[in-house]
Amino acid sequence: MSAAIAGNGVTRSVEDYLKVIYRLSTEGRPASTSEIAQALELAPASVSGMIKRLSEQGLLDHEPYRGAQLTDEGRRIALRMVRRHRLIESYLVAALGYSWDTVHDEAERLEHAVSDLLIERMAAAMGHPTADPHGDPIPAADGSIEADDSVPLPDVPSGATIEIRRVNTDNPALLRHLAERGLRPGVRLLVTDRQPFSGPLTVRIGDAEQVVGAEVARSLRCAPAGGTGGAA
Amino acid sequence: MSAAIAGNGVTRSVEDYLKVIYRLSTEGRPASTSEIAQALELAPASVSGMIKRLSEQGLLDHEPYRGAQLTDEGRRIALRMVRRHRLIESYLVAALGYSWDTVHDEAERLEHAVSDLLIERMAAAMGHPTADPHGDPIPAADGSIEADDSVPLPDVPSGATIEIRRVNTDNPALLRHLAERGLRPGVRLLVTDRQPFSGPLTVRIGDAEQVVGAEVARSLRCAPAGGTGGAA
DNA sequence: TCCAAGATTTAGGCAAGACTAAAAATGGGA
DNA sequence: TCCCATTTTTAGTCTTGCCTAAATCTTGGA
Repeated sequence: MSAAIAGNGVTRSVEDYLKVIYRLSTEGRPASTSEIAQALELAPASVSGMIKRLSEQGLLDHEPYRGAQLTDEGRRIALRMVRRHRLIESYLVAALGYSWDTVHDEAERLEHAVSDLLIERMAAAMGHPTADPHGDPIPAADGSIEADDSVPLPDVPSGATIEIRRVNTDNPALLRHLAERGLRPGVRLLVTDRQPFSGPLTVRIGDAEQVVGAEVARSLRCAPAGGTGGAA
Repeated sequence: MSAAIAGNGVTRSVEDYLKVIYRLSTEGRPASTSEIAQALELAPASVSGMIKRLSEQGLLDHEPYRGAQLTDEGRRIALRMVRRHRLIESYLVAALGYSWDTVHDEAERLEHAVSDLLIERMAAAMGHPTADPHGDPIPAADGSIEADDSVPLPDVPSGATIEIRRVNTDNPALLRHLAERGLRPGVRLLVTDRQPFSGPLTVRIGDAEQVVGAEVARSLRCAPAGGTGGAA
C-alpha cells in the first residue's frame, strides 16, 4: 500500500501513534514503549521500530529505554487529530443521532479520512463547539487547547459542590451506565459519603442521592462548580 | 500495514479496483488491464498482479489477456461502494454546503471509512434520495440499482424535447462550467442545431438558446423528458 | 554488590501493494 | 500467412508496518 496520506504527509498508523503518545503524555512524563503497545494493541517490538522511525522523522524525541515524547511538530499533528476526532464525535451526536457511547469507533476511522474543509464545515454547522459530548476540550484549528483543571471524582475534596467536566472513558457499556444515571458533563453534585479502600462514593445530584462505584467514579473528572451550571 | 478492513473483509485498494471495474463494465464487455491501470493511475503490471489475486479470491473472473469481469460477490462489493460514494456526495451537498464540483475527492476518501450505520443515518437524514447531485442513481442497500436509459447528448435524436438525467464527469472545472450555464439534471432542453464532425450543438432551454461544445455535450446524459420536470 | 525479572531493542520474516524491466501473447495489416 | 506493434504478464525489488525470537538493558530486592 502506498501509505495513504491525509494532509500531514503522514500515514494513518503514524497519526495513531502520535495521538496515543499525546494522550499518554498528559502527565508530563514520556510514554513508554509498552504503554504505547498496549494502547494500540500492538507488539512492543513493533512499537520500538516505529518509535525509531518517528524519531528519525523528527516527530518524537526518543532516548532508548527511556520512553518517547512528542516534538513540536509531532504535537502539532497529534492535536490536529484530536481536534478531528472530537469534532467528528460532536457532529455525529449533534447531526446524525448518534449517542455518546457509539461515536468513538466511527470517529476513529473518519479522523484519518476527512479533509480540513470538511472538519471546518462540521465545526461551523455546530457553531464551533469547544468540547465534545464527553466534555473533552476540542483543540482550536491553531492547535491551542484549553487547560484541564479537572480531577477524578475520588480525588475531589468532600463538602464542596463540584461539576462533572469530562467523562474519561471510551467504554460503551460504562458510557451507557453513566447516561442512565444522569452522570454527564455539566451536572453538579456533592460528595456526601466516601467509603475507605477505594470504596464507593455517595453523591447528591439535586435532591437525589446515588452510590457510585470506584471504577465509575474514576472516569468522572470534576472541578469546582462554576457559573450557573445546571443540575440533573 | 495490516491492510485495514472496512466491513467487506477487503482492503481500500481492493474496493477501488472493484469500483473501477464496475464502472468500466457498464457496457457489458470485460475491463482491460490498461483501462483499469489508467483509471486508477497505476502501472499496468501492478494491475495485472492485483487482477490475479482478486480472481483467486473469487471477486473477478479473469481470462488472461482477455480482461476481467466482476463475479456476483465482486459486484456486490462494488455496488456497496458506489452506494456509499453517491450518498456521501449527496450528504455533503445537502447538509454541509458543498457544491457538486467539490464533493468527489472527499467522497473518494470517506467511502472507505464510514460504517454501514453512518451511511444509513445520512440516507435517512436526506429522506433516502435515489440519485446523487450529478443525477447518478444511488444503489439501494440490497444492491439493486435503477436501469439507465440515458444517452450522451450528441447521440440524442433532434427535434424531441429531452431532459438531462446525469452529468457524467468528475472534472471540477467542467462541473462549474455546467452549473454556470444551468446544465444540470432535471433540466429540459431541445436540440435545435447540430454541427457535423463532432461539432458544437445548439440547444434551447426554456426561451434561451446556447451553444454547447462537443466535449461538454458528451458529459450530459439525456433521456426523453418525462412527467412535468422543470426547465431552467 | 549482584542477579533475575521485566522492559526494550535488534534481527529476521512476512504480506500487501506498488514499481521497472523483460518476456510472452495478441491481432491487424502487408 | 507472417510479422511487428501493442498489450499483458512474469520476474524481481522496494516500502510500510506488522510479527516472533533472541539479545540487551534497567532496576528492585536479597
